[in-house]
Amino acid sequence: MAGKQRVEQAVVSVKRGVAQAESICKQNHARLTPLRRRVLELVLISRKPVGAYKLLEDLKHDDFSDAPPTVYRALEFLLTHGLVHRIAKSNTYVACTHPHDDHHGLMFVCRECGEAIESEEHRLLQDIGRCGDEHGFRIPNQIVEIEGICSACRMN
Amino acid sequence: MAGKQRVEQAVVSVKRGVAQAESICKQNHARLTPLRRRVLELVLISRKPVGAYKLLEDLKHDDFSDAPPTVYRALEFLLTHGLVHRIAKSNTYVACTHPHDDHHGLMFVCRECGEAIESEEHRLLQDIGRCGDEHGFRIPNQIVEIEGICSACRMN
DNA sequence: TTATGTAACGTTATAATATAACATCTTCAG
DNA sequence: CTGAAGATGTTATATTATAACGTTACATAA
Ligand SMILES: [Zn+2]
Ligand SMILES: [Zn+2]
Ligand SMILES: [Zn+2]
Ligand SMILES: [Zn+2]
Repeated sequence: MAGKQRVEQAVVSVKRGVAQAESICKQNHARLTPLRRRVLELVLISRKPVGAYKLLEDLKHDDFSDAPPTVYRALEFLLTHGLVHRIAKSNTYVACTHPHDDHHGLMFVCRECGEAIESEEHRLLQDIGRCGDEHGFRIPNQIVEIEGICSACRMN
Repeated sequence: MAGKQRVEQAVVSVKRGVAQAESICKQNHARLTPLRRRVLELVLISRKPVGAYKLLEDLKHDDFSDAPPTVYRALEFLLTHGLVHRIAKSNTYVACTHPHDDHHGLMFVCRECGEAIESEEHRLLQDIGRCGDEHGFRIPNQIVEIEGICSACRMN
């Protein structure tokens, strides 16, 4: 059954995401504590960018504090280490799909359903960097948010 | 004196911005009411992107209601007609520097001082559009927010 | 001109997102 | 062990934005 396979794939990708995070945190001498790991799992499990208070809801069912700082501190850690990205236009958080140093590119975000797809685009980001230079701006590597409409939503 | 000249230039640019807005609203059969005009002026006067509640503070000194919907409704109007842009990363609003139909490009935003510079970049935005196509995303014209550090702040 | 519908605005309340501040507990180097 | 730094718990509050409903101003047509 297709549903079961999708769930299994999801489980695998969550496992892989956590494993990558373990590795990165080790490199950075940072501690992926149970809380931080759990928040990362919840973000990985979510198929779309997810809000902080939604994550907090889920944390309640585990044994963590359900006060806002709990989730915001974990998210700050994950953001710092490049394990998740924040989508500013929707105040949501999404797991990074290629968590390694210095990665940069585009994040396409569907304005209808919220789906987000991350794409490394070195050439394009270089062009943006040059364009910034012309205005005296130094542009660090980053994930640039692009609003659009995904194919699924265009069908409707 | 340099200061006086700068102020005079600012006054001129506010006048020009309002004049452009008048023209655009006329074309669109939209009403640039005193409130909306005043909010636009306040955004134009501000040398940097400005928050909604800061605008609301300023509106108090005129004769308008000081409740949040006042400023948010005016901002929504101005956004709809392309007269201001919202900076998602800082929840601020800035006057558009080339308010005309279908314009698209980049908005460089300094992470230190908040300064924002808008730059039309048709070629670059076309490239982004093509990149979106490859992922099934349709990318409408828009101002893409880029985080950076301005030259002034790099001196510090 | 007055009637009438719509747009704009006033007002009150509340939602949604995020952080400050301080106490307690855990980890780890020395 | 012990002290310092890091992580979490807890309470309170800041910041940004919208819902809902009533009133006023404006356009347009009978
Ligand atoms: Zn990423
Ligand atoms: Zn979609
Ligand atoms: Zn613009
Ligand atoms: Zn700056």
